[in-house]
Order: sequence, then C-alpha cells, then structure tokens
Amino acid sequence: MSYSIKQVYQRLHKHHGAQDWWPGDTPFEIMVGAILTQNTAWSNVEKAITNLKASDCLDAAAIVALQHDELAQMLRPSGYFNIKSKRLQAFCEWLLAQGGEQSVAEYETEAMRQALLQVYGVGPETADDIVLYAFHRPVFVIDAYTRRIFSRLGIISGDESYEALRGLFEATLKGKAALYNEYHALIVIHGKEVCRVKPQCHVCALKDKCSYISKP
DNA sequence: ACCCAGGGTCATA
DNA sequence: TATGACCATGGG
Repeated sequence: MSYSIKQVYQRLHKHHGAQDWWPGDTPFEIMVGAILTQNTAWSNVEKAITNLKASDCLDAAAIVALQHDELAQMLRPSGYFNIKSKRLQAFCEWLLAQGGEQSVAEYETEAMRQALLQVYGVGPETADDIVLYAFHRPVFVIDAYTRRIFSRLGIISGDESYEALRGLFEATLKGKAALYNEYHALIVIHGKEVCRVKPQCHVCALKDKCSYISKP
C-alpha cells in the first residue's frame, strides 16, 4: 500500500519542515532564477545571480542593454551561458514590452501562463515557476523530481504529459498557491538531499523503508 | 574520470 | 507526435 499524493506531502513537510521558497529577494530575481536553473544545479545559478548583482544588472532594462557576450560571461557559472544569455534577454524584452511586472500581474492565471509560454526559452516548468513563485498563483509545478518520486511510488507512470500531471496534482490537492509553493519546494529539497545524495533513499526506490517519508 | 543537475529548442521522420 | 542532438559549468 503506497502513500497518496496528500500523504506524501504530509510526510515531506514533517521531515523537512517549511521551505519558504523561492530563494530570491524580489519577484524579478525569482524570474531570473527560474530561467537560469533550467537543467542546472542551483548552486551554479547563485554564482551567476551574484555576478549580475555585483554589476548592478539584476534589472530588466540593464540586462537588455548588455551585449550578448557581456551577459553570457556573467551567466557563465550557471552553464549553457550562450543560450541562457539569449533566453534571459528575450524574457526581459518581453517583460519590458508588457510594461513590467505590475502589468503582467494583471493577467488571469491561465492567460499569464499562456503569455509566458510564448516567450523564447520559457517552457512549461519555467513558466509555472514564475507564475507560482513570482506571482503567487495556484499552479502546481511539475519537474523531473516529481516524475521520479511519484513514478517510483507507483502513483504515476512518469511519461504523462506535463499538463496531465499538473492537472492530476491540482485536482487532487485543490490547493491554494501557498500549498503548491510548499509542496514543490519540498519535492525539490527531498530530491536534492535524499534521492540523489543518498541513492539508497527509499522514497523513490523502496518506498516503505524511506527514513524521510515512509517511517511514521 | 564519470555522472548529472529545480529544461527548452530545433531538426528530423 | 515523438524521439534525439544540442547547449556547458561545477560538485559529488
């Protein structure tokens, strides 16, 4: 007998505590982080954001004004720096064209997602990171950890579409933004601290023996 | 020395 | 629509 989606949340929260995500002081920093962390360890993203801050460039207008190569060098530690330089500038161009964060905040949630998905370099997960963590809207973010954990728990097959999984989690939890915020954060923290660092973690592999999830 | 990270785009069939 | 190549640094 495996745990339900709700029960997994209870256990993650009990063992890891409140995460109070996303790391970042401002909505804009959160959005930048969402793009830079694509398929990249967060520790590397922090170095790139530090570079941007040091050059006083953590600002849409400043980023757009930079030369591509100049920005790429600041993003270097976060990997894929040429592509991310292009993506980050495309995103900042879009943000400025929208009229800034305040204007984006006027979108209804689904319209906001769709608008973000049109931006070069912004896919479903990045869009939902922004919608949830920068704008506090109730969308459940699906990432590789989510697929890994819940497929190993036997709750999903793992090859469902992004939208199918988002629909499943949102329909099951019927939660508010604060719950989705916390749950996704817990999944990532658990994935980082347990699933990868401790390969013997049994949330994923041996369910009933995981010291973080399965023991009461 | 190898593996893979809090993905997304693009070309090809 | 469904795969595969590609992007690239840094920590384990």
